[in-house]
Amino acid sequence: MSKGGYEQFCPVAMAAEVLCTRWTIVLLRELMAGSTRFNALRRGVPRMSPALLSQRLKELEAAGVVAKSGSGNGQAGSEYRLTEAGRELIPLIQAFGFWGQRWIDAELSLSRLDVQLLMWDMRRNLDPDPLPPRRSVIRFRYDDAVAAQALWWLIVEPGVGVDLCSVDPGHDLDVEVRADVRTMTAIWMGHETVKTALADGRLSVEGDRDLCGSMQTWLGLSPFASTPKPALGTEAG
Amino acid sequence: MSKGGYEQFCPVAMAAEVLCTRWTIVLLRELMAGSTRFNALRRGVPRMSPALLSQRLKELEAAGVVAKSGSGNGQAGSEYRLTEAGRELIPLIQAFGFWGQRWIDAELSLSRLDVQLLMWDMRRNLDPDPLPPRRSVIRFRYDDAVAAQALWWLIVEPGVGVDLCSVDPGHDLDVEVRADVRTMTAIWMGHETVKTALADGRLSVEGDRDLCGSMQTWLGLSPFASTPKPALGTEAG
DNA sequence: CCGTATCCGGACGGATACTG
DNA sequence: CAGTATCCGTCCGGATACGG
Repeated sequence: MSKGGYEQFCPVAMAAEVLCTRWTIVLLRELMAGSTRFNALRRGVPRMSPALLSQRLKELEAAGVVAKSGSGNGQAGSEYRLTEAGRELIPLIQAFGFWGQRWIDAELSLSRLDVQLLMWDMRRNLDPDPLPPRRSVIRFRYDDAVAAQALWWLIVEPGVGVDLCSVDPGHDLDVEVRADVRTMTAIWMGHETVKTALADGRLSVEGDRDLCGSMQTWLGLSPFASTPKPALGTEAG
Repeated sequence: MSKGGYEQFCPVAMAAEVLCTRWTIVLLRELMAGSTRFNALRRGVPRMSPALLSQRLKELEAAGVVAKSGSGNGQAGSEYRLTEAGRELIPLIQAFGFWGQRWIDAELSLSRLDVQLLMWDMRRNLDPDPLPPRRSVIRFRYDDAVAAQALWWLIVEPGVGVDLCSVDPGHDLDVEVRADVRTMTAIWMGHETVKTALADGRLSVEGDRDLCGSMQTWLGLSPFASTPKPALGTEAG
């Protein structure tokens, strides 16, 4: 095949030519989640090499899915955003997520643990509404993570947003959450609940009474957490 | 990366790991279109090597998307069908098609001409209802195709189905359609109509008056032909 | 007819280091 | 911060040949 195409006029094949190259779908998910800068995208796709990221962004730009802004002469400050065509891919990416949540074995997902991605996602989806109308500081401690990734602070400033630090920001703590990475990821993905994890001691939450009690509420889950699982008794996998 | 995975627990990434390897989406489209045998699948994905097709089918089987039937000891007569999980991918594949039809430049699609795929698709989507309640034989002649792919017969037997031959089946003709591959593909994809192609002479239809007149009706178009194109004036691609 | 195995060359992708 | 350059391994495509 000359140059990676499928040589089929069928629109499915044409679209797959653009979208089904390595990392592209994951990169689009990251763009949809709101990252626009090169290094922000790298955080969301940490195992993708910068060379390939650069190449994919150019390809998506050429395909009309992404638009680059801000690079007059230098390239400082340039941002990548979805075009109209790119925004119309949102339901498609969501379809990947729903299908994956529904049909990929939870054990398989939980063999791909990554604290950094987890915390970044939690930052994005945390719901400040159940929190008190003042700054709240929540520390996560992962005893099974490497030292540099064991402690994380989520700082919620009402009306401002949510900040994530992996170094002590120096504020007083309202809550400390303690778990292993797997348990916290399982909760985040909706495979179990705060309650069940507390019950058998794999999770502990200490500090402000109200915040501890409402953790399942303010902890926003993955956008796919509520996807129904298939009924039992379907064909074997 | 060890072995092609993305190492992300995110269900989008997990699903992309299964679905976004080379040829996989196109193969799934073919399975959805109803092909079940190895060589039938090869016809629909002609540029995929048999080794890779075999490998992908095994991967999809392992992922629970496809089930193989009929291979007790030998492998003769085995068939591949979508499982429940596979059938739930149908909307996702359709989303690829709709997006491709809407956002991929028609000229780009029309640079991927393939008479064989075109005729096979036409066979699948032809609508016998507007045809008379007897056998109809329609011959397509493509003057710009290589000799072996210049002549095609569609034989419609009411109540039985539609047959496609590239050698003369020996029946009397009801209609002969004559065009270049590009024109016929453009019509099939909904980028132009029988009427416009007839008007400037790139298409000619001769034979039975009624059948000639109703060609746009009995010629079923691509499932994506009716997808609306984006309004003018959106961002550049 | 229905696949599987192998070999080879080329394109793609990963890791690392480096520059404006 | 925003990418490039380089090196090297792996995957893919094409051809061919072989077994059920």
